[in-house]
Amino acid sequence: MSQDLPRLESLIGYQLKHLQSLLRARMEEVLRPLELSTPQYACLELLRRSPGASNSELARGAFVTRQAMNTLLRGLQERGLVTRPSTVDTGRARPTTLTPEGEQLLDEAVAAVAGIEERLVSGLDEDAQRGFAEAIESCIEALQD
Amino acid sequence: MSQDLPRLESLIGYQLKHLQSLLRARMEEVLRPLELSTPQYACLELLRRSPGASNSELARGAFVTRQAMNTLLRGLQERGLVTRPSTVDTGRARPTTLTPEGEQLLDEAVAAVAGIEERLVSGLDEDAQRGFAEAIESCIEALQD
DNA sequence: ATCAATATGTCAGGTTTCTGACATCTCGAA
DNA sequence: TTCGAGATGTCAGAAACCTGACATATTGAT
Repeated sequence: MSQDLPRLESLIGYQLKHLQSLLRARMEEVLRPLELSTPQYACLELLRRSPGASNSELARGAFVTRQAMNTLLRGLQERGLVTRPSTVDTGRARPTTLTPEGEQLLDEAVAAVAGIEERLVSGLDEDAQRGFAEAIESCIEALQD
Repeated sequence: MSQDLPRLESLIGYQLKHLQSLLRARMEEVLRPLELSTPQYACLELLRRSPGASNSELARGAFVTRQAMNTLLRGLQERGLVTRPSTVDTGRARPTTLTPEGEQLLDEAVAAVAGIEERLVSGLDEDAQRGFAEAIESCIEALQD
């Protein structure tokens, strides 16, 4: 029997979860005054980069289900932050777009969140940051499919 | 106006979320046959390393609220995987312990999950793995408090 | 010794997200 | 052309998790 258990803090998966938990908490702190949740913020960011994205595309980009993104989008729509045509000429996908209000709120959110990502990597020099990003990329690749 | 948006894939926070999402999915795949969720698995792992841990301690270790851990523990208790004394001599904390059945199931879970963590870092050599772990540690430190 | 601050367990209610299911639409192969 | 596979939007129900609240117990400062 191998009774030598590695310390929990040395397990990559555990530390990854720890870091994600902290990052989420910090983001929610600064987004709360704007009445935005982390997934909502992610959705707005996705929309600025991909105007006219469909519900399913946004769901994939935010790593949630279509159903979750659907309810999330309704909330943003009721607040006038995004718009979706009620009917569409072809297909089922309804392209979503940021409204001016949505863009403005996103700008505020970006400003609020900027400091966090900066703080996140504040202990790493430029080389280490690049190595970190490459390592994450490699892990994503390895777990795909 | 700075209209130069960095690619989403180059944002550390976004990639971190992506990786966490993939890791979670892979773990749930292999834990489903054992009828264990990822938080339940984490709870069992914590208990093996810290026998007699309280509900609150387990909650902190699994990065969920006390309330969530409480209901989670009840499920494990009903399945006979952990035990908690109904009364305790001092304090309110009820120390939780793995039952033999719990230990056995945990062994199976560890075996099932082992391959995933291995696969996760399969694209990194030993130096890169160490650097990766150190980078995560640094980021955790930077976001604390 | 006392009392405020802190930690713990737990109940209640609400929000978010998920799984399952179904109808609709596009597209490519037979 | 036709039809089956895949993608999309959406509804309904369930599961997981969170916030708020309260009682209880420990601890440390006064």
